[in-house]
Amino acid sequence: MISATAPEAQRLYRKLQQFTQLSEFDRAALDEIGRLPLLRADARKDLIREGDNPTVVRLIVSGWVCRYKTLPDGRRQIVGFLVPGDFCDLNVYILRQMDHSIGSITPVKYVPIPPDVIDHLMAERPRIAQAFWWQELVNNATQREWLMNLGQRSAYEKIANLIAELFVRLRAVGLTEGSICEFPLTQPDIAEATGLTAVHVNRMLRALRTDGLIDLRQKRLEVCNLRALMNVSMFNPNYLHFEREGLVTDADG
Amino acid sequence: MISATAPEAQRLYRKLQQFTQLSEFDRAALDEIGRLPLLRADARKDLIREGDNPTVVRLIVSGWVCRYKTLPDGRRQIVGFLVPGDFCDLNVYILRQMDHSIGSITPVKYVPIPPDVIDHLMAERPRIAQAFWWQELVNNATQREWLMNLGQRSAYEKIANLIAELFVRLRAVGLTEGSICEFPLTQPDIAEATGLTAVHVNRMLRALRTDGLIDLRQKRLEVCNLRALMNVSMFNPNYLHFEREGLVTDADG
DNA sequence: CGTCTATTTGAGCCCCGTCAAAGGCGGTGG
DNA sequence: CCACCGCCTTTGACGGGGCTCAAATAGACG
Repeated sequence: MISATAPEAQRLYRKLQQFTQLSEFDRAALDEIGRLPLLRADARKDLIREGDNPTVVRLIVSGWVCRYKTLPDGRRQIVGFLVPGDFCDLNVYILRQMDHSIGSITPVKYVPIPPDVIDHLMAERPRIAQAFWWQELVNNATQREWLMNLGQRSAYEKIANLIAELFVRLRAVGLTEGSICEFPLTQPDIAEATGLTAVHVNRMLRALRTDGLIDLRQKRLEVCNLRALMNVSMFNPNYLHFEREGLVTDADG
Repeated sequence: MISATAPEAQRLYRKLQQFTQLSEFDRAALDEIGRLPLLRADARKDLIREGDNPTVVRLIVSGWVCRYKTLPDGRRQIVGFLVPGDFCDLNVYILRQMDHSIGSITPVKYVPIPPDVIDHLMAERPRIAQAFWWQELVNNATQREWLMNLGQRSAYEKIANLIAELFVRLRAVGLTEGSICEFPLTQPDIAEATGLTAVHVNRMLRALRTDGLIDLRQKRLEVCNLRALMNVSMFNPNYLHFEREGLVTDADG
């Protein structure tokens, strides 16, 4: 039970709790995952590559990971970030091969979960099944919001919106302290996620800083004015579907 | 059985067959959906709006539909197109409210399917359940490819890629004749899907025409050179996961 | 036949990309 | 402990792809 009581292992429980009320039985069932062996990966390594055949579901326990796609000429697009408590491709073993890659940003710890464990959980614990579905659908909704970000917002708004989203998501899993959190993305990372160049990302970050919205340096983010950050980027957290407790709309957690 | 033998009602069966081998029992089970009453909607109407509470799964039988999101200042982003055989939000009733809207492009016919019918099908017919999952995951993968499109490709490539995707998807459900298909999107529609302006879409379509790749007018698309269209836009159909029959890579169906 | 929207084209400009270079910072090996 | 190296950060100058504004034409629809 050591791992189950560690803050890292509670992350998943806390995250699923945001959507649905889980029983003690559900919690005990989830602890099974906490007892599975942890794996580690260095920073800037691929966990799985486009074309590979996925065999396990990965639960991120610590560290940051991204999904990305590449074009034949080398252009890269980051299509999503995964933070502790997120699953890599909850049900991707239905498809035979990956259409994108998953790479680490920082060193990561993760639990590789055999498909039958997921199947068993989903069959036996309907509320957990529902919560897993919720994760998948939120992931989906997040991608739609990113499409809006890339298609309609200005560079300044794109970056503000990305930072607002990540801050709110981190806060939801207990990885913020007041207005501060670790933020390991480099400017080239932000560029690949927003479809901008690293040079322009740098200029926009400076603008966000001088506008008093954020302070980002040395992998440490301070959101000086979350309300304003959400306003300028027209960040509407409805797509994260934190519907049970309203953690998000109380903007100064 | 009239509706089940109509070409429209066979679309779903044909589409699911692309992924998995369905039995006669599966087919009979799917026919239940074909016997449900059809609904119609005019062109340019919303089927459901952001904030609404979804109560049914809709199967598009004929016509084109899009998902879109709007910003408070009125900017719109189309985040996906649905063609006959596609489901609107197969499992969206897990979430309490829509984070995006769904609107018709053309007049549409669709089957509103009560959640319990879906649940029953997925519980009783595992291959159908798997095929439904596949739909959802392909939808997901398509959104990732769109992110790549918006973030990394030039305007010319964006439009070429969108057209290539739609042509291949239409061909997969039998809605092309040789290199020709109906294509009801207006230039403003394409603009909202690619994050460009309608004016610039017009210029790029002209370029695609003079380059001999496509001929698009009067809602009728001819793909004069599919191979070249796929090449210039770096279209890789792997994300559509037509893995059973290889319908796509045989480029001249 | 009138109205509304879509299509098409031109002129000019601006946001963001490109190219370039300097400085900072962490990691690594001698 | 320091020197070196690679990557990240930062800034400037300049150029271009796509946007804005504008207007004319063509279809679609009632």
